[in-house]
Amino acid sequence: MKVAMIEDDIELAEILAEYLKKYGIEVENYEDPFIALSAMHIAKDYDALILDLTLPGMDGLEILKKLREFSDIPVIISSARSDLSDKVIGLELGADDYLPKPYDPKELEARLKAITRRRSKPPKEPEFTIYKNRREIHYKGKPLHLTPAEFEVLSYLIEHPNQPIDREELLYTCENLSENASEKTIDVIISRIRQKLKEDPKKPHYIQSVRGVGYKFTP
Amino acid sequence: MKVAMIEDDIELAEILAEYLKKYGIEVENYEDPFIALSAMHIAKDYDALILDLTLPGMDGLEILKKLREFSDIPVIISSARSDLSDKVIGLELGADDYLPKPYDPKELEARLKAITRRRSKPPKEPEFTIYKNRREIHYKGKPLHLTPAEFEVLSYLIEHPNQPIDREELLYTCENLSENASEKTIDVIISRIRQKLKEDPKKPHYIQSVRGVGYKFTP
DNA sequence: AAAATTAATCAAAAATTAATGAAAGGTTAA
DNA sequence: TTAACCTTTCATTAATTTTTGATTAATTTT
Repeated sequence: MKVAMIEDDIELAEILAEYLKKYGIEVENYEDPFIALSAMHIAKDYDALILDLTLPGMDGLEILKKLREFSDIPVIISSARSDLSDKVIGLELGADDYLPKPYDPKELEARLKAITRRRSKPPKEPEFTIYKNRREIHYKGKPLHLTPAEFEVLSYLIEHPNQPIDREELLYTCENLSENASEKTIDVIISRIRQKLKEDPKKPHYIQSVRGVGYKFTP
Repeated sequence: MKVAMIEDDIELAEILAEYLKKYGIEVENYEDPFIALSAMHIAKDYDALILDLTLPGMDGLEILKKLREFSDIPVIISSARSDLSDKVIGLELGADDYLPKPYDPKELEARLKAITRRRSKPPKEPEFTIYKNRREIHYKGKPLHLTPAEFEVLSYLIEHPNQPIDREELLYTCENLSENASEKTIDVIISRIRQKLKEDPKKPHYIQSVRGVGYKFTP
């Protein structure tokens, strides 16, 4: 297991790293939260992040907020402030646990294990909901801001899951696409939907391209 | 302040009730969670709910889940299990705070106050009130000076919130609009309503245009 | 490994749709 | 009837969306 840590107290960081290493947990500490953030952007193989709230110069909660814009990695907040509101806000922003300082490294280890165990479960709710009458599609509870053509294309794909739909079919089905438009049009629209879903085009999760045919939606 | 409590330890419940009473907090305990649930259905004047997780026969988290189907009353979970996952799940399901047992009644009081204070932030008053008989619509307490057609259009939109209404529908519904008038008429009327609401047409708050369809009212 | 095919994406043109001012045509009430 | 007000159309501008074309990247076939 590989874990990132944002902690400005280098001494503490080293003690923890030492300790967790014995239990097969590899810790990489970042003193500078911004460097940490960009590292999280690139290296996507951390299993969790331990975040110190009482950072100098920047609010740890801000870091968390920024992080959540692109990642849903498990986060354990650790803090000397045992302030209630921080705790609640932290959890609201998407932290997974809260650990008041000072704490026993053993405690941290237990929580790390607990969290990654929980993560491995598939706690799945319907991620996409189509509101036909509202012309809206909600993704993870939030509405996507789709243009009419995007809405129609995505709806059609979602309604035919796991089935590759060819471009021609989409051109004919979608009212907002002209039937004699080039099939490249579809590619562009798919690209934009993926952007709005924040999909990684190299390894898209929901909209797969089916070479020679078109696209398919995999829930 | 009036608070509901679901707690099977009657003695503890009574101690708490006694204590909180001194601070002007009236507590009503329900031993049976199901009776509590139906009470919450009927009496909607509780300011918060204190929920014991370690209930016999039923999981407190289930109660919370059921409760959340019809109410968003603030909930404080209290539990002897200081189990991590319960805490996280509880907060995910929409609890507002978590209080491990045993605790000082004072602590409970503080959290109750904190939560109801936080909750009281969005004091949602209906910003629009339609007086059908007077043919008036009040916005933030003040009457808008609307023409008959404007009144009908805005009323219809308000009465179908979050639903895009197409121009044709508005033409047919509104008595003061001729059915064979051009659909552009609607645009003009919307424009004037927005002006009277002092909406920023670039980013309207209440009347959104839904491209290709019409307009929708978002409260 | 090179060639050929297909896909992703950017930027920009073309097309569509919306916002709004101005004014014509109606309606209503004094 | 006139005046005041309202609805409707028209014209123009602005904004957004669809479509295309070009470029680069990825994948498959040769």
